[in-house]
Amino acid sequence: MNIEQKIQSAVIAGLKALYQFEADEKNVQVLKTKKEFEGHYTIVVFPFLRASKKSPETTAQELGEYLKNNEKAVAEFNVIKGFLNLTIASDCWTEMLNDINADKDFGIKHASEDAPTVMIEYSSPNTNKPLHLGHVRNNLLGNALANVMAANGNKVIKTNIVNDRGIHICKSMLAWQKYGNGETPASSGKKGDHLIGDYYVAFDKHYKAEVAELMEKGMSKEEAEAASPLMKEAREMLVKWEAGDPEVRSLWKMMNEWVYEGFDETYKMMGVSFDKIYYESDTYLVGKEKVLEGLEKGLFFKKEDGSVWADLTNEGLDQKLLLRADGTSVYMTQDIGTAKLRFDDYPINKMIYVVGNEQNYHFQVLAILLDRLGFEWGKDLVHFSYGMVELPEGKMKSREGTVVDADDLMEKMIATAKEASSDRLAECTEEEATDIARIVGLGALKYFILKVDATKNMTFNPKESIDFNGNTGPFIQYTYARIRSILRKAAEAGITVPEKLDTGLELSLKEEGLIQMLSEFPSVIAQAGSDYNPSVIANYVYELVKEYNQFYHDFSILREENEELKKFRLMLSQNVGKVISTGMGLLGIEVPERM
RNA sequence: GGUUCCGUAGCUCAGCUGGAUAGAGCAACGCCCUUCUAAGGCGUGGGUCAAGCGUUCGAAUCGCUUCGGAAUCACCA
Repeated sequence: MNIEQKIQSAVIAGLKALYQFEADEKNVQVLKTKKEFEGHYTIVVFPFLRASKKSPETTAQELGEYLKNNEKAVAEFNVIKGFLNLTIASDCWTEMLNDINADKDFGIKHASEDAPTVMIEYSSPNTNKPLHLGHVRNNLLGNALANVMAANGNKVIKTNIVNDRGIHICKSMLAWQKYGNGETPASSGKKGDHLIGDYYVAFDKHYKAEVAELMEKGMSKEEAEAASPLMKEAREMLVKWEAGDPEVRSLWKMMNEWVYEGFDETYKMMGVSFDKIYYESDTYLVGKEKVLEGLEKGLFFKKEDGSVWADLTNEGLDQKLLLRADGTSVYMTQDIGTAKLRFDDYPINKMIYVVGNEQNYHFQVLAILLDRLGFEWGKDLVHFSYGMVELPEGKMKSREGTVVDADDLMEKMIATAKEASSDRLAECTEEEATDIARIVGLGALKYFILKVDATKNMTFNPKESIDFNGNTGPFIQYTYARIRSILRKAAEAGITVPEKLDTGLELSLKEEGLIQMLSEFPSVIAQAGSDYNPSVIANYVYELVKEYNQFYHDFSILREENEELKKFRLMLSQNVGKVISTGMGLLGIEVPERM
């Protein structure tokens, strides 16, 4: 039980003793006292006035006296209007620090046997082009969310659905056949996903040229697009693929393999991973079956042309196509199939889809359909929806070639970090310096993206992200490195961090404030999990670091003459370091021992 | 047009289960290097929380309306 909870129960008891008022935890709010006022925690007494039938000041005064007499954690109190400010006894803070120190995985809950199974889908790339900035936000959010859910005691399965079939990959394949001269990742030295992406662009270029040519001969744009031989060929290739043509299939397999090798590299650099990967080429047929099954059961209906639809008008939505007239599947069909395979594979209690907010409607429909089809988690699946990422220069547009490639971006971040730290890293070996630059560069990127509330569209500013001041990853990492430095120096000087402190120390307000912040860490993780928002953790860690830095500035731990105080401050630093590293770890950000 | 999301300092963002005088960073200006890593710290200026109405002892926070911005409403995925 932390101090906040202790006070809450004491207040509830006090209200009963003083006014026979049966309060519960909901209407007894324990707030942090604002900085301008004296005290640690504040109780707002307005909600109790009806029961006390007294003025706010008197009620607060009476409650304060009760708490001071009956709860030993409360050392002092003061009343301002209807606000009762409580000052916590110093010993309580020391005890709290002892508790935190004794808990190796402070803030983390481990999954029990009967913990719910949560599956998180994220990344979900197409195999015709490399990952871009939008995927970066997706991957980072998905990975962080998985960590947060696990830290809240869930069994987490990270999954990825790869969109490996369809006209888009045929375009790349066709362009490679026609213009490629047998180029491979090995022969060109390009990453597989970039190579395929280049051919996708090549297809588009030639296709546009064809259309322009046909339009010059007098066709309308639509006619020209329909008549383009290249597009026709691509469609034929897709038909062959669906029919299982061995030649097309083997080309498809080879080129997809190249892409996967490329993706793997990107994922590895980004620090994300998956427990199970699904491919749409495996799931779209299952989806078809499932839809036909639903049709037989009367859940869906067939139109005259043979296409299959779901009627969602009683949900306030429209009709939704599930199978085309020619029997081929659409996006929704595939997601139904994927859901079935997943449900067969795992005992899923909750499904979280990390997908951009342009698909809000899709997931609204999917939830209804899965529910109708009898998936237990269908109705309350979570669409973890996130907004677009833009750059200071403006929106990314694939047509104008302003798409930011994920690999390029990471490389640039690392290069910038290396440049910025070249002086300081002079003593390190080349290998160490490279590793630190990687940790700092990627930390800057990850932190900047994760600190922003996921629902919002955001602007990623590379320059600002890697600043060593402000609300940035590097600032937090730097503080951590300094804490490690203190502990190293202390060890060299033969000072050990105690396992437990004696109570009775005189603590400063800042020190008490820091312990107060530390003690809130578990509830911050819980909140991030229930809100599905890792940014809560990012902003908390920053607040903690800022608080610690201000405190740190005022004294020298190692030169402190009072031995007890020295040990206390070492322990406080160590625990701040512990929480930083846990918090950043949940976000998928590494913290360096030195930088 | 229907639906969903967003609108807080010049800029980037916190705060939103209703609580005190709305916070941080950047940028601007002024201080602090015999420094446990100055990649830091302290301070100053900067606000109609888009607007209005309502609920309430109390609203940036909840509800309604309006205005801006984004997304979506495809036999694309």
